[in-house]
Formats: sequence, structure tokens, C-alpha cells
Amino acid sequence: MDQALNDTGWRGSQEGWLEAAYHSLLESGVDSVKILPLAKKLNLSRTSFYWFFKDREELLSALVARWRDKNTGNIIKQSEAYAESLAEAMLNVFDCWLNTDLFDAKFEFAIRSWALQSGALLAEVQNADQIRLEALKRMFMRFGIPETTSDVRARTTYLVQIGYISMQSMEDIAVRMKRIPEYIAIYTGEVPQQRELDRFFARHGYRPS
Amino acid sequence: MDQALNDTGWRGSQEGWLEAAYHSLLESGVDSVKILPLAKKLNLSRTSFYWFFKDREELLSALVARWRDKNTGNIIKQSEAYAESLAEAMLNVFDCWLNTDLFDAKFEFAIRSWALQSGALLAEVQNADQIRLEALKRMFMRFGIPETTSDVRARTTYLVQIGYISMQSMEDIAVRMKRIPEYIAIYTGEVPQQRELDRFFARHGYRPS
DNA sequence: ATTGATATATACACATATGTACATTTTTCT
DNA sequence: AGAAAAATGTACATATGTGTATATATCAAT
Repeated sequence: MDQALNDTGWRGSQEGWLEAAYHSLLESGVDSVKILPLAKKLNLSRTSFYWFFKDREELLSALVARWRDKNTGNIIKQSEAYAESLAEAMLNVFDCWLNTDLFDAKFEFAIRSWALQSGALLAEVQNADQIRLEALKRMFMRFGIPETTSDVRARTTYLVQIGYISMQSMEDIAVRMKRIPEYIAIYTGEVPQQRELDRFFARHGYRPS
Repeated sequence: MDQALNDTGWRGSQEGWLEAAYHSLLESGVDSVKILPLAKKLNLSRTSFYWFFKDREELLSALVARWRDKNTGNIIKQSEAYAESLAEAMLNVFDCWLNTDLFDAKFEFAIRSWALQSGALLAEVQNADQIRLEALKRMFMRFGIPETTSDVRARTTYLVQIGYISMQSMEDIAVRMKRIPEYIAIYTGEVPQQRELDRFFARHGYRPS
């Protein structure tokens, strides 16, 4: 069986197995991340796997590391980005929900589902939740919102997104964009300026009709 | 090995296997719902299972049916309950989030995680989401909120809860109760009356300090 | 007590998964 | 081209799961 080679001159690689594991995790959950099925997809012998990873556990750990690196950093970064108004600050955070490079929603959901059967992972996820919620709360407080209100608004902002991910819906970008101004109004209590919205739409390549 | 008998005079029953499956699903996800481990927990021979269920598939279907019966009815009921104000109506819905008999959050999350690996179940979950969202939207409109706003507020109400479930957090009831007035204010745009809150606290057996 | 329905257990056949030992192939470097 | 390294493949031992055939036990009703 012929097979495309990667840049090392070999068919398999740590990255290759990890990438296959990642896709399997996103599509069907942790329990689908099994060496034999991955080997079939990669057209490699099952045992080749052990050249790159000690065992299945090591592969799963690598997946968690990947999630940690990608998803928790960017929410904090966006919540701290420069903004002239609370509405604009919120739009910066919204970048995460619309840009897969900033926040991988499918990955997030798969990890949370996995946490159902792993105490260690659940602890990590809850830690990430706390860090993210605190960053959002600080953002509200930066604009003079009182502490309790900031806390609940941070939760609302964050939980709506986690809930949306959990719905696994596949809505059109236009449908989602139409709701943005209303969301901003609910979360921040202030109506976004048209130029703020325009800037937001523009950077996501969306043209309101 | 001695073993408690149920009211039929036998050790096993369809209900017994289903109950064990339910607990396994909630604690560790679908892939943990396997006949052999369940048999061990029940102290029964693995093959006894086949007296009550055709195969594993039939057991899983029974679990889905259980979820359908329990969780989707009550949100609609609560959203349609009598209320003098929007805030009071929202508190009726909040009953679901605090009363396991009305809405089983752990069950809900386990089902959603399962939907990751089953197209048929995903369709069912998304159908449930739509039905529930529409009921909430109707509630807002009943109180004169415009359609688009009602839609986004219904989403906020519902998604925050789904997100909260997905966080799998185990907060004290008092901690959650303290946030209620703020949530009501955000979702409805109106501050709840003290007597409305008191009535809500009372029916959940909570005494604010 | 005997019978029939209900429930449980044993034995078998099969499928899928993990991981180790060891041989073989492929690539890279000299 | 030859040697070393990197990667792949074959064979084996083991574990866990499903489902069927069949024997055995238990309960309820006559």
C-alpha cells in the first residue's frame, strides 16, 4: 500500500499519531482514541505506535497538553486587550467564540466530556474555568462594575459560550452575528456603538446585508 | 453470595439493570455502560442480563427514553406556570435548576457527551434544545418583550444553565442562591421583588442569613 | 409435591483491544 | 557501499468485552 511520506522521510511520526488521535477525540470522544483504529486510519502497523509513545496513556496526556496550551491562554489575552468601552472589550472576548485559532470549541467540549470519566482531568477543567472566569470578572471591574455584578456577568458571558458549545449546533455565521448586538447589550448593560460593531464584523470577514 | 431480593422475589430485574446503567452513565459516560461491569456491581451473572434485554443496544435505548421523559417536559411546564411579573416567571423556570426532580443536570450532561459519538442521539438533543428554547422565548414574549430580544434572552437563560451543567461544579446551595437576584436582573432586565425572592427561597428550603 | 414460568449460571465461540519480543525494512550518515 | 539509526511489521501472550446454547435453580400456582 502506497502512502504519502512526511518531511522526515517516514510515514509515521509523533505528530501524525497525535493529530489522528485529536480528530478521533473530537468526533467520537476519548474512548474512540484507540491505537488499533488509529493505525488503520494511518495505514500503519498498530505496533509502530510504540516507537513514538510509551503507551496509550502517554498519547492521552499529549492530547490534554494540547488543549491546555491552546484554549486557556487566549481568553485571558482577549479579556485584557485594549478597549475604550465595556462593549468594545466584550467584542474582543467574542473574537474567541468566532475564531477557531483563538478558541477550539469542539476540542473544549470533547475534553469536558472526557472529564466525566477522569477525576484528574475534571480538576484541570475546573481550574481552567476558574482562571477564565476571574479574567472576565476583572474586565468588568476595570470598567467600574461592582464586584458581585461583575462576577455574575462574567459567569453569564462564559457560561453562555460553554452552553453553546455543549449544544454542538452548527449555525451559519450570519445567524450568529445577528445576535451579537443583543448579547452585548445583555452582558454589559450598554448598547454597542455602530463603529465598534463594524470593526468587529470586519475583522471576522462578515458583511451585514 | 447473599443478596437482597427485590419485590418480585428475584435478585435481578429490568429496572435493576437500568438503574445500574443509569448510575454508570452519569459517573463515567456511555462507554462505561457495559454488561460485564454492571453484572459485577449487581452480583449477578453477566448472561442474566439477556433475560431482561435483547442486547446492549436495547439497554442504551432505555436510557435515552428515560432522559426524554424526565428532562424535556418540566422546563416547558415551568415556563408556562402562572406569574404576575417576568421576574416571577423566571423564578419558576429557576426551580428546574435547583430541583433534581424537575431537571436532572448530571443526566443531561451525560447524554450530551454521549451525543458526541452518536448522530441519532445528537439529533434528539438538538430537537430538545429547540423545543426548550422556544418555550422560554414564548415566556418572554408573554410579558411584552420584542421577538429578537426574547430570542436572545431565552438563549442566555438556557445556555447559562447548560454551561453550568457542563462545568460539573458542585457549589453550595447558598453560593448559588446569592447569585439568583443578579441573574434575574440580567435575564429579565427587571429587579425581582423581595417577596418574590422570599417565596422562591422558601420553596427550596433556603433561609438567607 | 409437581409443574411451568421466570431467573440465574456455565461453557463456548468470537471480536477487539493492549503491550512485548524480535525480525525486517527503510533512511541517513559516513 | 556499508553501518547505524529510525521506523515498521510479525508473532505471541493477555485482557475485556459481546452474544448464544444449554443446563440448573427458584418461585408461584395448582
